[in-house]
Amino acid sequence: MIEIHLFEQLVAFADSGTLSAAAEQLHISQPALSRSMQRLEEELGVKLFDRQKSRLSLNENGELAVRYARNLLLQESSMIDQIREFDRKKRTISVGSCTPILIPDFVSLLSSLYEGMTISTEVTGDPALAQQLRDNKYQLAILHEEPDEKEFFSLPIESEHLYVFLPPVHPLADADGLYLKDLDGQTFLLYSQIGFWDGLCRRKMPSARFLVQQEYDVLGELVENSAFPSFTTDYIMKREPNRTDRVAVPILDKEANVTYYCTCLRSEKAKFRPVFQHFKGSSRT
Amino acid sequence: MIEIHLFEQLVAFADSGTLSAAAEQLHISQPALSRSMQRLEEELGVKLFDRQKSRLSLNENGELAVRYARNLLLQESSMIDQIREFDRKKRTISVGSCTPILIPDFVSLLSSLYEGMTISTEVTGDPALAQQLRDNKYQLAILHEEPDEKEFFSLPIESEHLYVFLPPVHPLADADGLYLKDLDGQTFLLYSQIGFWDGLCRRKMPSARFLVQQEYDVLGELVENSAFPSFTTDYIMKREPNRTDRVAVPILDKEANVTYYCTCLRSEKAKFRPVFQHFKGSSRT
DNA sequence: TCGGATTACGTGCACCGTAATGATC
DNA sequence: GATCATTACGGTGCACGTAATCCGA
Repeated sequence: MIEIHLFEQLVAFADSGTLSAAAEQLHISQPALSRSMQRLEEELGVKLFDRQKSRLSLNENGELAVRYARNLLLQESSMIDQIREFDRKKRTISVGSCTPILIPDFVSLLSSLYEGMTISTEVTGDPALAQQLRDNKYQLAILHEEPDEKEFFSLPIESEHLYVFLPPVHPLADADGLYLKDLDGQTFLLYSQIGFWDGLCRRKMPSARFLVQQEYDVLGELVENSAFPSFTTDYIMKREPNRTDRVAVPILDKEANVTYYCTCLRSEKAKFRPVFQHFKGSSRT
Repeated sequence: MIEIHLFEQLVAFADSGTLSAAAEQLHISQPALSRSMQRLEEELGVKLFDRQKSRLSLNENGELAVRYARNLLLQESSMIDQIREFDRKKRTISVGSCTPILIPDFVSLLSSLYEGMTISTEVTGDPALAQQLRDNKYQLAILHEEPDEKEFFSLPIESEHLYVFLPPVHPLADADGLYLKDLDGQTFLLYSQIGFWDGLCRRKMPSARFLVQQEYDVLGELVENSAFPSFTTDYIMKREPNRTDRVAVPILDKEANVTYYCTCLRSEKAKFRPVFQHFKGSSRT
């Protein structure tokens, strides 16, 4: 058994070229390093260096040992990282969502149900979101379609309907309803983190232009102070009373009227029973 | 950076089940091990154990860490072995030979030419012997055929002719020469370590039976005191005067009259120049 | 009461740093 | 003289062992 710090010092020497430089890099004295390398040779029972009195250099054995040592050090640090990561994962619930809209409520729900756990969330437009449950990237997902594979368990938790948000002067502002294709070619203000909606808009309106805004508040100001059409939903309107004079016209495409499902691996259903219980209780309303 | 002896102790604990047993196995005191495991947890920043006052056991993190640790320990010890092996190989010349007969002389030649080096030899019937030069299993080979690949360098060093060694009463004892196929079906005494000869006999005499003897001296006694035919060669007869009344009948198959080649990788020709020089000098005789 | 884990405490020595020496350019 | 490695030497921190304590079967 040879302690790993000897190999670390060997690698430092290989990187630096001289004992003194390596010692400095390692924050130890030169004699200490010199003795360490002697000890390493002794414990291996193999000469690792050519000693030319005032110049120390690796011989063939040493070169080989350095290659192995680099590998071993990598191995160890990756091992440590993985153990820590494994532990961390047990203390966090990662949620992947196709929409940003439910995140705040969902996080506060999880926080209250799983005290002490860290909740980490990501919004993604990736249609393979369900697969990432299987890969353990997420433990919970919010999807806009119910996955049909038997390994998943899911429950509808909310629905949302898309509206185009038009200035009153807009030619289409007094329509009762519109299809996205009717809006193709126009220029829209859009929030950047909108998950699957982004793909939907670009697919249905291939000729439209989108002014994408990272900051939600800035987007609000732009909506207030410009004539570009934008989007909103019933869910948003319920929470944020409309401060503008814009008109919300419902979008009629069926893909724009979605039900969200809370999904997990069936094997983890028990762990998340409280979550599903919550939505079962509230879904009657 | 976590020292490897902590992982070693962790594995010992996993193997033993209790700290006291593990401490005994490791030849340290129980308190020392207890503190080591606390230190390991601290350095990892991860709890590895369930502590039930009087019983310590691995938790999920601990189980994972043990799996990784076993791997790391294996890695390290294999690394150390390989470095030592690499060093040893530089101090030894390994010779693979298709025949045992030249080994003693060849070894003493190498010993005198390469003072301080260890000479290791193996006799094999493997027809891929030349390939094992390429794989660095051997640095020198004695072959009964000259390899045609350009990467090898070889020099003829000796020739040998096979004789069947018959009791005078044997029906074929007064033949001037015999082919192996004429002997098929009979039962022979055979030495076990005869390299390529073994394959030759079995190929040419598929119906013959062979009484294989591990000990060379025992074989000699059996030859003296039994009527089973055996084999000898001119090379052997030159060195060991025949102490029996057996008759040596030459074998006429061309494969049974061989020239031996000393072979090495062309890239190592320089290293073995003294060897080839020796045989060039002596081949005129 | 015994076996096992942890805590307390004193100690030794392994390893460190400083200083000196040797060697090479 | 400057740089670099090794040897000498004295000091100290850290990990060890012994002993004590706590806890559970």
